[in-house]
Amino acid sequence: MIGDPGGGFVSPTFDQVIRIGRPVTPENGGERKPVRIEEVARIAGVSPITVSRALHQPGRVSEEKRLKVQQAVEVTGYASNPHARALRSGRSNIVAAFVSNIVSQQFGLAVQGCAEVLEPRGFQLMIGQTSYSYARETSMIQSLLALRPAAVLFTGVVELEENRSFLRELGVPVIETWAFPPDPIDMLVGFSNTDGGRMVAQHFAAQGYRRVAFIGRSGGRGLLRLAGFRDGVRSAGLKLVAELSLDTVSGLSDGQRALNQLLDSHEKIDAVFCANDLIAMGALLEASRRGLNMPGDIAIAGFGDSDLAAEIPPGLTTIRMDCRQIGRRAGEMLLARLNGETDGSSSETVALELVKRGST
Amino acid sequence: MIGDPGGGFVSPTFDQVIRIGRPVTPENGGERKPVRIEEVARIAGVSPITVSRALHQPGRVSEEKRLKVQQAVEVTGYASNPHARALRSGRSNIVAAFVSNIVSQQFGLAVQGCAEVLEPRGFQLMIGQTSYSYARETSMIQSLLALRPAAVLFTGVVELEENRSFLRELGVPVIETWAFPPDPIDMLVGFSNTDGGRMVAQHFAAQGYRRVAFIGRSGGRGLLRLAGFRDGVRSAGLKLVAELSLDTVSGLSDGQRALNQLLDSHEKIDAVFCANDLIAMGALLEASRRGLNMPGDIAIAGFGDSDLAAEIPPGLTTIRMDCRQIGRRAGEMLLARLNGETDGSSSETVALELVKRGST
DNA sequence: TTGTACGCGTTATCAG
DNA sequence: CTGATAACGCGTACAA
Repeated sequence: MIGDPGGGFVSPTFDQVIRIGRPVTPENGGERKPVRIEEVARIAGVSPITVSRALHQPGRVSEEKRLKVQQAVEVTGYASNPHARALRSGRSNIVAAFVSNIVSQQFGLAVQGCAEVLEPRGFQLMIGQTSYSYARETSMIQSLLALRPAAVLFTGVVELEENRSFLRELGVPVIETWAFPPDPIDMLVGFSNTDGGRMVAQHFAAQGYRRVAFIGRSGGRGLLRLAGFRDGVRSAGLKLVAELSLDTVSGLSDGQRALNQLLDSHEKIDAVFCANDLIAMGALLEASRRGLNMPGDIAIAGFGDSDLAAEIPPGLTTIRMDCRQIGRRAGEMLLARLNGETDGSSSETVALELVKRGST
Repeated sequence: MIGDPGGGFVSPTFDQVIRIGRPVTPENGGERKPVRIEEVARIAGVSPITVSRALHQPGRVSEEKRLKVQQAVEVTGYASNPHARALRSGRSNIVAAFVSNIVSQQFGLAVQGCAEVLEPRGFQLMIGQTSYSYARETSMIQSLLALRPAAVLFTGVVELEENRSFLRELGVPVIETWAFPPDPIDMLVGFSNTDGGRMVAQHFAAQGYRRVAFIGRSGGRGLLRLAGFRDGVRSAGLKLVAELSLDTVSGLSDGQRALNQLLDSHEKIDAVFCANDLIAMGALLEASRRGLNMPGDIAIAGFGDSDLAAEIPPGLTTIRMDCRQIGRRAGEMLLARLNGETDGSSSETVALELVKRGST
């Protein structure tokens, strides 16, 4: 931690109920004036600074005064003004979270997991949507960072080098997630797409399928998943009959078309690994339409465990990444750093899980 | 607007690039000290307060000084410290948004729409998840409100009377969405579930279906949709053959079971209105499984236009609520209020749209 | 362990 | 239209 020679960030911990101002009673005529530290101090019979310490550095205050302060806080419903704190200390209790798309279920879960960990410790997650746009990302970074966040979370990786170095110099804990960039800004929580592909191959082998195929996009994560799949196929001695590459995937129809193409041009395919669930569900629907039984005639596996993977008959076998867990771990790592328990950058992998359903 | 006799809230408008501190150059040795208003004032040859006014109340400053300030701002990359502003003015540029579940696509879209409108005007959306829990809602309200937000948005309606009156007395614009409570806290943007049901009935009539049925949950929004459906059925002279009520709806299987029950106990049903898309998709899958052609043998319509409604063959006819538009309108109404352009509470309805697909 | 003095960066107020 | 002054509420630094 920079700028804090005193031994790490003391996270705000409010055990009391946080309430702004006292309850409105007939006596104060509907006025809802925030309680200030001075009043708490008066009631507790101590100085304002002792109140501050009692709340944020309980160890530095005698038990006796600490209790008095606690009582006074409860009576008044005092909650410190976060802006005044941030102004004075140069750091707020806000954690800035950047997502490329708020509406994405996966990113949503990650944010949710992170909030679960951070909120009980008094931090507020401030979410900014970068909309898969460098310009937006840059501008969001600038305006959220004006709030002097205690830490910064990205669901994803910061791509623009300009932003990476800006964040590096900011002197605030930064955590990236999802992927594994060669040179992380600071901390990292991700999962291995390659591992996921490998797991599917192993599963196919364990189920006794021999002739397997792959359908996926021709770039990005899909390639990593394919790499792992190939590796697993080789180790298990399976036969990779075909690799079908799609330029874009925009709907179920892409998966449907791909499966048809695959089945029409290759004989006897036991199992197909689709690099994501959307493709897989399309393939699944098409297999049903062709009257194929799953997994008897053909087995299909996806990647991502999307919403409907469990719902769509006969249930799609898929790789689940625990997005909420990614968020939770990210939150925990940030907390550890903010409390000065860890130092330096660290990187972690969240395990994937193969969810077996009716399709294999 | 409370506490601002001077004529409404002046929204922060930063046309310049918001940058914190000047670029790091070898000369300043990696130090990234925030630029303060004083320095901008010195460079522009005016007083700090004039800089402040030039940025936030351009009308009150002479053109000449305004330009000088603008230049100085560009040179330094000045951006005001939001905490200092909030501390002094008692109001931040933060808009608190409460959602019951971040991961929900619909709420996500609403938040997205609202952010689209508010962010260009210099506001930051701070999202809090209430997790469908009163306790969480109360605690989130208290801690987000400590940030003295400029306004408050709810995707949904505040149910707890204690929180409603708290928000009412807060003196900050509040906007609720989605439903129409009898006694809104302040402003409101919603859509009419009843209208949606009516639209489906009219569509069924227009398509020539006569004998229709309803499947839905036995409470909440489902009932409103049923009410509208009944009304439309009556007006159009259709025959409502059956109303099937479900206690809970947790997966596609509920819809599948419901359709079976319906078809097994009633003869010749032309069309079924399912009160939400999950039920409808279950029914759709089951109809396919039974070998029924859609819409020839049976027509099915849903409500909500969820992700897969367009994808699932033959395409689900459904009622689309434009969630992003709800958010956008909410943002616009908040802005108008913050700028003092409107006064008093107002309430608005966002139109629904029937999306016709293969299932009808 | 406790308290005093001061400053964080900005804007409200009021006088010019 | 412009500027001087004070204050927003809290925490750091230092002294007791």
